[in-house]
Formats: sequence, C-alpha cells, structure tokens
Amino acid sequence: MIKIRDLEYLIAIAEHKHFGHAAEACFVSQPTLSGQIQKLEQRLKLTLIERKTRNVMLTPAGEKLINEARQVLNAASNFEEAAKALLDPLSGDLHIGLIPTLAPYALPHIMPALNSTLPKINFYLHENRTQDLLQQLEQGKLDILILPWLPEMERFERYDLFAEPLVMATSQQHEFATKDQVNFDDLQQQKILTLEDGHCLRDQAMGYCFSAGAEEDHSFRATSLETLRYMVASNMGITLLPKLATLNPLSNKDIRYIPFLQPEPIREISLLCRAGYSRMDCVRAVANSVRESITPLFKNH
Amino acid sequence: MIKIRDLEYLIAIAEHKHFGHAAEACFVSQPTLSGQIQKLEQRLKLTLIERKTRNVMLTPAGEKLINEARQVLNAASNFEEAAKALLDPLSGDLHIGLIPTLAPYALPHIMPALNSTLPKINFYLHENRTQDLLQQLEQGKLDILILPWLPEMERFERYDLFAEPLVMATSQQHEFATKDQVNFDDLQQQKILTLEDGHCLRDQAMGYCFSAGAEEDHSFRATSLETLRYMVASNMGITLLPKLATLNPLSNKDIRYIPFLQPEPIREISLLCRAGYSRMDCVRAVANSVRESITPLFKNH
DNA sequence: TGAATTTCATAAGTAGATCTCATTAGCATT
DNA sequence: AATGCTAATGAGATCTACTTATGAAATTCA
Repeated sequence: MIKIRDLEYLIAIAEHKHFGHAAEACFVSQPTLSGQIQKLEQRLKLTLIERKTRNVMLTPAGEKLINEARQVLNAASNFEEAAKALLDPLSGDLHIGLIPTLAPYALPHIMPALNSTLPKINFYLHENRTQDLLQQLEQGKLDILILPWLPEMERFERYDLFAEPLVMATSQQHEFATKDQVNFDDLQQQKILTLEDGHCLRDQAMGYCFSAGAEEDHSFRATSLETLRYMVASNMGITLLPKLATLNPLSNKDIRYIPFLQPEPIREISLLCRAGYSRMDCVRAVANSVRESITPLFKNH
Repeated sequence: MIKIRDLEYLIAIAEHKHFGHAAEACFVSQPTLSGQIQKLEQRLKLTLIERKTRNVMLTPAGEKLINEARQVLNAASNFEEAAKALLDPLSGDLHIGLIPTLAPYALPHIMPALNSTLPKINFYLHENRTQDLLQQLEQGKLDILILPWLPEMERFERYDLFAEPLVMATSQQHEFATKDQVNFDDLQQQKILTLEDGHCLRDQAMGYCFSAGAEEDHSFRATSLETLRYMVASNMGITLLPKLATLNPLSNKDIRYIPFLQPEPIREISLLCRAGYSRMDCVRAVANSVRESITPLFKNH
C-alpha cells in the first residue's frame, strides 16, 4: 500500500519542480526525496517525473496521479482535524470560504466575536467566487462557506444566518438623491451599473432590477464592489449594494444609500458545510456567533 | 502524520471487534496490531477502543474517526487504481452498481460481452437501491452505476445506454390476456400490483398508471420483481414489468406480456460515473459494450 | 574549449519503527 | 479453583527512511 509521505513528496515536486526545494519544503534531505520518489515509481511501474538537469517536470501520468494524491492528503488531514476536534470540540483549524461581495464588509463585524467566543480555533479565511467555493467545500479544502443560498446548494447542510437588504446607491447629484426611500417602480427605465459575470450579487441585483423594468449599462462591468461604488459616486449611474457594504462612514461621502420600500430586495446569507461533517458543534457555534454579530446591525435602520 | 497502515488496523478492529481476528485479516500478528493501535491512541491522545476481555468495542470517539479513516483508505485505493489504470487503461478492478430491478435481467446479456471485450478488467457487481448507490459512487466505493436516470443525478457524468420499455404483465386468465397490445387508456380503473417503497421502478410504473387513471392495490407490496411476477401469474392483479425481465422463457409459462401501443412507458437506463473520474477510457468502453449487447434485444420485437 | 556551477543520483552507515515469537496478566465460564 | 480466551508486554530481528558525503551529467560562463 502507498504511503502518505510518498504522496507528500510527489506533490512537493509537482509544486516546486525542483528536487532540492521540494526536499526542503518537506524537511528532508534531497537524496531522501530522490530515493523515495524512485521507489514510488518502481512500485507503480510508472515514470512520474521527467528529470532534465535544469527543468524537472511531471510526466502526463504523474500529472494525472497528482489529483488523486491530493485527495488522499486531504482525507488524511481531515482525519487528523477530526481527531483534534474530538479532543477539544471547539479548537483546531477552520477554513471558511466567503464571496468577495460579502467578506470585506461582513468580516470586520463577525471576526472579533468569533475570535473571542472561539479563542482556540484558528480561522483561515478564503475569498472566492461561489462556484470555486462549492467545489473546495466538496473536496474538503474548506470546512464552512458563508454566502447567499441558491437551490443548487441543497446537497450541503445549511444554517440561515441573516437576510441582507440591498439598497440603492446614487451620487449626491442624482435625481433620487433627495428621496428617503425608493419603490420597486422607481427603477423603471433606469440604467443600472453591474458587476462582471460570476458574482452572484450581479444575478440577484439584476433579477430584481429587470423585473422592475430597469436596464443594464452594457458599456461597463465592474470587477469589484469598490469600483462600482466609485462609479456611482462619479454619477455614472446607479446600482444596488448590499447593506453591509454601506455601513462604513468613510465611503459615504459622495454617495447616497436609499432603502427600498415596497418589495425590498434581499439576499439570504447562509452558512454551509458538508452533510455529515464531523465538527458540527463547531459549525453551530460559528453560525450562532455570526447571527449575533450581524442582526443588531440591521435592527437600528 | 498518520500512517495508512494504522488506519487499516483501526478499521479491521472496528469490523471484527476482536484483536486476533483483525490481526489475521491484516496479515500481522496480534501483538503487532495491539501495539500499533496503542501508539495511534497515544499520538491522538484519544482512547479509540474499549477493551473488555470478551467484548472489544469502539469508543464514541473511535466510532466518529472510523468514517474519516475509511475516507482516507478509499482515496488511497483510488490512487492505486488510477496508477494501475495508467499502466494499462483497460485493466484493473471496476466496481459497478446496479438496481435490483435491472441487475438480474440485464447482467446475463451484458456480462459475456464485457468480459470478452475487456478481459483484463475484474468486474465487481453491487446490487442496491438507487439512493445507496449514489452515495457509494460519491464516496468512491463504486466506480460506475447503471440505472434509470433521474434529475438529481445531474452532478455525475452520464452516458445514455438504452431506453427500456415497460410492458403489461397479466395472467393467462385475465381479461387482457387475449390482446396483442394495450393502450394507455386500458389502464383506467385497473388495480395495479406494485413493488415496495424505494424501488425506482415503482415510482416510474405508478407515475404512468396513475395518470392513466389506474389504482394501486394497497393491500400488498412486493419486495422483488420475482414475487410480483408470481402474484401476477396467480391472477391477483396486473403490473408493469421492464422488458428485460420478460425475456426469459422459463418464467413465461403462466403469464402474458403485452406491449403498450399509444404512449409507451419507458425507463431511460444510463451509466453514471463521477465527473472527473480518472478512468474515462474504461467507462466509455463499458458503455459501448453494454449498448451493443442490449439494443439488439429490443429491435426484434 | 575548459572551468565552474547547478542539480539529481548513488553509496554507506545509522536510528527508529514495525514486525515476530514467547510469555504474562486479566476476565469469564465451568 | 481450574480452564480457556483474549489482549498486553518484553526481547530481539528486520526493515526502511533518513543522513552525510560523493559522483555524474548537463548548463553556464570565462
């Protein structure tokens, strides 16, 4: 049977493409790594690595096995984490995935409480698009996701955290700037600035706006919420922003945030983890802490 | 880092609940296994096993870790299989899952061709309900499923194999026994015998029958197609059977199979494997062989 | 061209871990 | 109390992954 250490060596070489550096990364001498890799190749009767003195590469066979190797290492570290978690359920490493339109605005509110209520947990934060996050959760690279729930996520365990309203953002010069609230129908004929494809906020905001008869400004698509905000401030159009992104007073100078009255657009932020994940205690503790941190922010307004 | 061998020992104990037998299953002496398990427990600082002289059991902690351990072993054997497959893409072990209403009737037709076109592959056949099969495919315990496709299977890679008609089965004494074909509308008011819950054939057949105005015989639910067949032969009711289950002349004595004319009820049999599975060559070869074995069976009738 | 440099493979020796065999200790059952 | 299982312990053998030192092949540079 294959040994886990061998797979670590293989992956190290795949990453460094250099025996010496890979050995260093594994905390062994270069001859050790060379030797073990050779033995692995002999056992599998496959050449995994092309050795040219100045250019180490994986063979196609090696390339294919790397994925399987990563799976094994992943499963192994899941085992170790599960063991650590049994020792003290509320300790160990926890990898949380968040989307870019939520992370920078929610984290300042939730991390202080998380760190103080779960002091023995090391939180690793990963910012990525929804699709990538789901894949990484599935593969065990992440333990928890925090993002707007979609039907395709049904296979995961779900904890609802909070409903985040979307508010209209306009410049101070815009015709709406004097309003205290806007209605669904006000969107009719308006040109809306949007994020580029792949951001789920784009789909949600546009879904609401389209059905109200608004149109997208096709000449531009922003790569981040901040870009979008600057464009709104420059009076180039209006957009919908999630509430949490409007709370920082520093960014509110040249911009007006106006809540919707009629049918308020919201996104339902949920916490996901794999069904049957071994550290549910931990997951529930995180969910509760996040809820307690966020809900008061929406009550006051 | 944990060693794979240790996990094998742990799982062996979980399965045998006896150090001696577990050791034998791992091809080591009993003291070796005892010792390694102790070291594992020390490393994890957890007691995994309750040792009472005549009753070895896992502790709750051990119980939880067993799952993670199995994941690791699974990933490891996937790695080894992938390596073997690279050596000769059309060799190695292949675990195929099938449902009970298909396996006994399809296998006699497909296995001879599979064994002769893919002589270096060892086929392991697993018969189970759809839900269990999907779970096992996901977990890597199975490589391929052959079953009627459902929308919930979209996350897997799919190869359509054949469309299997459902035909009406009646006793020789039944009023329909003289017909050469039946219509959708003939089902109206008929009492239909069904399989017990969980068989997907039940859902498919009943879906068709209900919409035609037939009623289920609630007083009985068969546990297998064969039971069902005997009940039909005894003139206790009629039912819908998949075509492949009607081809064996031995079981056709006291029973009539009548094809549907109008909108023929069918089930779409597909082959599933994990998206990104490393042995697609193999999967495609199986799919092609099965298609070639089955399609001629439907052409003649 | 030839010396210096880089980089992987080889060789020899060591420490530690896993294994076996033989034996002991702890519980049940009789 | 005696017997029979079963797991733990101890002593010694074997294996293997590791280290350091060195060699060989290719590349770079003077």
